Amino acid sequence: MFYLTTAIDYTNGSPHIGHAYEKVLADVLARYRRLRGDEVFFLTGVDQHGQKVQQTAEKEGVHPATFVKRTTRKFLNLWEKLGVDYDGWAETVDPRHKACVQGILTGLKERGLLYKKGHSGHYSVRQEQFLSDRDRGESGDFGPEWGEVVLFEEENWYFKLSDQTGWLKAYLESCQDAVLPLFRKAELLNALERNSGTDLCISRPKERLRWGIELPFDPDYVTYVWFDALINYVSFAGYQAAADAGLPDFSRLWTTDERPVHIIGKDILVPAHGIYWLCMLHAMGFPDAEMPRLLVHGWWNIRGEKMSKSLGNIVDPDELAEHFGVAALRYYLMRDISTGRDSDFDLDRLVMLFNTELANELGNLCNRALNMSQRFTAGVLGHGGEVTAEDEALQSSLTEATAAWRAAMDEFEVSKALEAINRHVAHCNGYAERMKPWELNKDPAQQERLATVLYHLAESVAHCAVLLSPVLPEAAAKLADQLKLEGFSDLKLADLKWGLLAEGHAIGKPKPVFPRIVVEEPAE
RNA sequence: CGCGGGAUGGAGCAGCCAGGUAGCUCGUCAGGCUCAUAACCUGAAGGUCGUAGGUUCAAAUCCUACUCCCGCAACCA
Repeated sequence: MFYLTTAIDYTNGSPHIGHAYEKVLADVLARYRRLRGDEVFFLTGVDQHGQKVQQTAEKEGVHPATFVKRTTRKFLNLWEKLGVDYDGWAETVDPRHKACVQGILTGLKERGLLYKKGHSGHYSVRQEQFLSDRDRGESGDFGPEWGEVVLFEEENWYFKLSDQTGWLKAYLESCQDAVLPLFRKAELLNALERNSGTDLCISRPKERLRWGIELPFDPDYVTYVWFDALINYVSFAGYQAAADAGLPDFSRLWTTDERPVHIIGKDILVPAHGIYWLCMLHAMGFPDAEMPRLLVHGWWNIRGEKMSKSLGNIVDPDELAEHFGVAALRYYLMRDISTGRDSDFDLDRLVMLFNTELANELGNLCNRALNMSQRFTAGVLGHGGEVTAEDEALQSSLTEATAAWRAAMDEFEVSKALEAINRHVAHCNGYAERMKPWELNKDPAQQERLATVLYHLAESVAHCAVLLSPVLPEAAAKLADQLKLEGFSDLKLADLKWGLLAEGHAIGKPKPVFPRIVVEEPAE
């Protein structure tokens, strides 16, 4: 079983392009693994508790539960629109999640891994948070943005993180694929070096935060983000769940032969996932061989700057899908970034990549191949005659492209995988140019050769449709439909052998699958 | 000496970990083709791979120093 998760998104606002990227990436990888024939469980969801939600709900005069229901809807709608096909949906208000969190906390408490202690410091009444020296302004004082700052003392519960960090360091150093890409692991180890002596505050008193999960052993407190949000990866996988809870069988999801993969953004590697979560799991008794792998992705920037709410440069994925189509958006998000790195979000490039690689090259290849088959051989394909060096070259181009595609997908390099498809498509377009089926058609003596050439083109498109399907499932299905490729949705990678289309196979009518995006020039 | 990333023809990137004729896409220019979504194909111009050293028969790739850009510095994917 391949168990794949994403970060759960905070339901304080609307989803932006970064949320969409992460979920589409996960969706693509999940679809790829299903295509490989693997059993897959893909979990995503939302983080609904916490102070920001409580504050925003209060501002709008609604109960937090009502508020998160509303914002959660936005995420659900977007995933449906973008074709993100998850198997499990995590909502932290779910009572089953709450039970799991409390069970884990109780267990850790019983084993002496949690303790209560007081903390005093500068506290911003307006922001409802403790301030550290980093929050001081140039002058050394806390700036006016914090409002009234008072000295304040408060008791809270702590998790003995410091007991775990020695183990974590050893684990990270010994495990090659604990964190991808590699440079992120270096960053994580450095962070660990600097902060290995402190414990983790895991609670908030109810006077400050009500909207959370109550500590099972101290009803005056709720658990703070870590022992809530992070737990979703196990709670919704059925960890310590009742048999009738309607959750998966944990022992099947969380295995050593295929460790879980958490897809996360680079901002939540340190400390949340790279330190807290791994240490939590270890404290809960998970052995090294069951530690999840962290796949850390980069950010989409706008003109080189980090996108942020204050800059007002958020790109709304819903509007983008509406305006350019889901295929163009999914393709762009997968094509124009190297997994793990940052990239600039550029609408011109979105349009360019769709128009060149999908409309002009693959879409047009399908269109011309089908059109010629319809016009020259009445829509019926035949394997034709002798196979020439050109035909062999095309077949080996396909074999190489498929192998490269697969290798790239195995390494989560979706952009490289798409590039591999494009290489074969380019080969096919060149092949068509050299074989000139439109001239073969004029010569009655060349009918067999004509059939061979047309077959090679149609068969190639069939394979490309399968390879494209994890990224663009709908468009791939359309290609398959025009080819009248039976059983397309059940095809697995192992079925990808030359001869998907049978002798005498009747193909369908061509219709552009990727209509060019026309950008109207602004009037001067 | 806080940490990490980046610097490659006009633009955007890959290559770097495991050194060996500098690659891809877009753009530009010149041809060709006509089956096709004004699509497709071929060819050309354009780079001393941020700077300065070093190691090596050989460096974009390894090492050292430096410059500039970006991000993070314990809850923004």
